[in-house]
Amino acid sequence: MPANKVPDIVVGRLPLYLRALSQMAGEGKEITSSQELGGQLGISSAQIRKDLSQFGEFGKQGTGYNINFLFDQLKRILKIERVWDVVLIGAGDLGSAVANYGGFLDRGFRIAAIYDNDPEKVGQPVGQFLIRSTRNLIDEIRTQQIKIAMLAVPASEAQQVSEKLVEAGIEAIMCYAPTSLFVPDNVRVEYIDPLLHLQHMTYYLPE
Amino acid sequence: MPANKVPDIVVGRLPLYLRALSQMAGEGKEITSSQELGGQLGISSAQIRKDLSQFGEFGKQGTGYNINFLFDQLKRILKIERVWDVVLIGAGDLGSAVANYGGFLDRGFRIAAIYDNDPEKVGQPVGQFLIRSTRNLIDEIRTQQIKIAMLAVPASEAQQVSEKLVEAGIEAIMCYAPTSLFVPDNVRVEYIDPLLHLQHMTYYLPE
DNA sequence: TAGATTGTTAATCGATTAACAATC
DNA sequence: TAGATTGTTAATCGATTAACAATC
Repeated sequence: MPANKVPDIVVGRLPLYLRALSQMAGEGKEITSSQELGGQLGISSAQIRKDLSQFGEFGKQGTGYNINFLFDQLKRILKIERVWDVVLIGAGDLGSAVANYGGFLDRGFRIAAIYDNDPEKVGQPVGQFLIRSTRNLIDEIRTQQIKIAMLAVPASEAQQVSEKLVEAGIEAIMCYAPTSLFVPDNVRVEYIDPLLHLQHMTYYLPE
Repeated sequence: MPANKVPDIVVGRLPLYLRALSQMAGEGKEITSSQELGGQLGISSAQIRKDLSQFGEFGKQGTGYNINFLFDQLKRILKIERVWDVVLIGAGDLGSAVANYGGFLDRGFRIAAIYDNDPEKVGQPVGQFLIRSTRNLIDEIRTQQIKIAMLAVPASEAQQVSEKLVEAGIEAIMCYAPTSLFVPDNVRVEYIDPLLHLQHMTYYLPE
């Protein structure tokens, strides 16, 4: 269905649409329009229609979009009708918070295991998990055919850990460490660094 | 110095440059080039030179950039030569992890207080803080003239809390809640939602 | 000096928006 | 039907890149 090659920036907006649709569905709404959806997200209605048109025709002229239908379609397009297993590397404060966060399953992801290289932590419980040693990480990930990892280790260790992950067959990495990773072309990395956002905003503050 | 109006997308890359420069400085390097910096970040050298040229001339032909000098200049441009006080709202798992994270001070931010509306939590310690009641939140923030807030409350409460923050004089909000906020034009919001990134990546995974 | 790299201009590329025929 | 909203095309806008004179 991806007509030819959909711009990455468009793909990146689909989860946002999904989130807004989910919120609307939760409020019991059944129909929405590109205008309403755009208003919700601060995006023009034209852009939403154009984005969606990359993947097919999901609306009805004069009416708009059926929320549940569009929701299901976007889930299919993003490949999250199914639930993906994810491994979490790093059981520090951040890793523990991530492990305890309950919101993943709802949105298509299940934490399958949490790893740490600190012998004192290995075997300890975090949320519903027991922290595993990184010793057998490669084998274990490969055996379970897990493709997604979340990296919550110090910046200084991130690169080396990412290389292990790639060796284990991981193809998508959510990197919480404030550093850039070098990985092969077939592996995608997304970064989360709140400091980057804070520093971006201070530019606009007075004084 | 911002010649006229610098594109927001350019401003957004400056913290990335800052981070890479900081890493280089940590390795004892003194000089870098747009090419090296770009290689580090996966950005073209032309773009880096163009971005920097929006703010002045920081390099030397034939030589490149003095790392410490450029670092200081970028901090000045982003207004983080000084340390900004930040309030943190929400003392759940995520809020606590944020409160315990030590990396803020290094990069220009100090958590001044942490708030929660749960009476059971108020008064309890988190990291080096005692959780404060949201009852006097508006007055306290206004008195201290704090301009930046991090929002780690459930999505369902985020909008209403953000309205209080705006009333308190907050002008920049880092929103961890998976929802869009409606705030006045003079208030900036940046969002962090790891699920959005995960859902973006699954699009590219096979199967 | 010769080699290297900046800052900047012009060209290219891509993304957003405006507008409207189609149609529910 | 009349009103509304889609899907899509063409126009606009903005961002990235290529190229090179200036110069350290």
